[in-house]
Amino acid sequence: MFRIGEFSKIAQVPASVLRYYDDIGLFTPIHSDRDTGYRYYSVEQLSQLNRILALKDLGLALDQIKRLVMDEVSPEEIRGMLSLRKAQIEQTLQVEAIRLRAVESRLQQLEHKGGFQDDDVVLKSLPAQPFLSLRHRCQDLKQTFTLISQMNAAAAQHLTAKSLGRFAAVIHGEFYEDIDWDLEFGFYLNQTLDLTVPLSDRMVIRVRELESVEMAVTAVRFGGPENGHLCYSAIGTWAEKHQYELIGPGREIFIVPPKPGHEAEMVVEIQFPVKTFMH
Amino acid sequence: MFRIGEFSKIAQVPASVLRYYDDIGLFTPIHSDRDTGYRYYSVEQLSQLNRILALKDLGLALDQIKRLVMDEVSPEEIRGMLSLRKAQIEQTLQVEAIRLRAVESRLQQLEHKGGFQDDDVVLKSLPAQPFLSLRHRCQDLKQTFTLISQMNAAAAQHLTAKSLGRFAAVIHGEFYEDIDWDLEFGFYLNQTLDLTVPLSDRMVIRVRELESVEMAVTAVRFGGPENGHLCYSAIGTWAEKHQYELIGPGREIFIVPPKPGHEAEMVVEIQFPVKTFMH
DNA sequence: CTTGACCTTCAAGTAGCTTGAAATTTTAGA
DNA sequence: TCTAAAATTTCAAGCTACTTGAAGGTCAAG
Repeated sequence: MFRIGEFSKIAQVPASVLRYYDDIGLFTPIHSDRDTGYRYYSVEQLSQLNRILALKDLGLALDQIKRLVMDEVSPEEIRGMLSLRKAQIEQTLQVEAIRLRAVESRLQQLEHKGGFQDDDVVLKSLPAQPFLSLRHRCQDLKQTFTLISQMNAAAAQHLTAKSLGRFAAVIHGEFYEDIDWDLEFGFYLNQTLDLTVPLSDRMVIRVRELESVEMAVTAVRFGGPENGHLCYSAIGTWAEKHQYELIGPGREIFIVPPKPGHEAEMVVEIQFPVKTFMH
Repeated sequence: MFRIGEFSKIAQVPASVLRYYDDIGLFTPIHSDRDTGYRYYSVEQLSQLNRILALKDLGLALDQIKRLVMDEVSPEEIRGMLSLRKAQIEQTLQVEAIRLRAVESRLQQLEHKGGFQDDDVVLKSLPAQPFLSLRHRCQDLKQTFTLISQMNAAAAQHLTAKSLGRFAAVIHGEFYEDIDWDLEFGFYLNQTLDLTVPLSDRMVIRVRELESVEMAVTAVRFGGPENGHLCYSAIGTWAEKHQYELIGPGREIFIVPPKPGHEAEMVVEIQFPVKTFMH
């Protein structure tokens, strides 16, 4: 029989941890003196503790370990736990590998230019969204802004402000095209609803579900699309440096929508779906 | 200007997080209403927040980020932070990779045998230790036990019980030798001290520093060395399965030392230095 | 019997949030 | 203008796996 100090030295586990394990009922001493409260451990308990430590090494949580060593747990359940844990570890490995690349690229950037750059480019995931939209080929900027005004008017007529979310655009064409864009404009909706609004004889606004995106590179642009090339190139550069591959179509979310005559004050978040680049 | 709810939607950050960042002074709204306490954020703050999120993505702690974005931090210091972070990530990657192998091997074990095994084998690191010891070739068990008794007597004479730690042996020969072991017996010491104790004309006990070991596979054996083969083979099997390479010499720590006539009740922790196997 | 090592319990702190309660403010609709 | 709903506020507690410290009791050696 050992007192806690000696047992902790043998097992290489701090006494405070042994006390904690006792508190949570994971590993209790073989004997506790009623009067003094002193804990006494036996050598046989070493292997019990070792079993616990081995499971902890796998990264299992203490309450899981408790179930494993205290209760009778079926092999299927154990396999379930371990498979889950395996998936988690693989996930962690991926995330950390990406993180490492990011840190390395920052360090390199620091070597070359001595300061921070491209901090405004951020990776996000985008949920699926009901989207009240119209797809149309636009020839020039003015026509585009007119269309946006029309849609605003039509939406205000047919829907309460309540259900209307943010205004957004999906850029279906390749983004290096300079004119004749294939654009889809519309409003994010707060609820799904079935609705079609005719705008003209050939253009109809309808609801569809905008797909969710697992990973998207995003950046914020201040001002109209004429400032946009900077922003797009920032995204492209970032993606290349961090080894992501752009897999369009990109989106623009209007955070401050353009008002006629004040288009320069608009603010847009540009979002570009990506996947990790496999070489 | 946005209220917290809308800003949180734009930035894809929960409002609770924005409040928390405000609390800790990492990211405060551009304006807080004196009367109502309402927080108001501007679009320009989006990029400030994005900068913070980018740094968080690198895995930096919030107080580090705070320093980076609030204070003027020199590029050298930034480099220091990032290098440190890089090392940490690399460490994590290693640990998680090992963990993954361990979980996989458990799963495999489960497939083959349907239950848990070898839980009593544990990986530890061993600190350096002052060691009062004698190295000697032992021909058989009886001679060995006699030597141990002699050393106990000699130690009791020359040292207080206070400074004497656990009794231990280092196995210098290859561990598959069946006889004529090259053994080093001695006591762990609680302080370093300079001391030599003559035991006979050719045998002298002296203090030396027992090296620290980064990783050692350990197991507990109950009973004398005649039970030992089981234990050693458990360690060997474990190491092979988990892809570690044994890099002797092994050690035996006497947790319950052998008493003359009761050698079967002894308890020993076997420790074997290892390194990760490079194929 | 004293001294110092060892042990006890209890409380608080760690990081980065989340959840919930109770109170207030704003907004939409009638 | 009034009311109900939605949004926001602050404050407190909870999460994991411990660590640290205070105040006080226990044990062994000299």
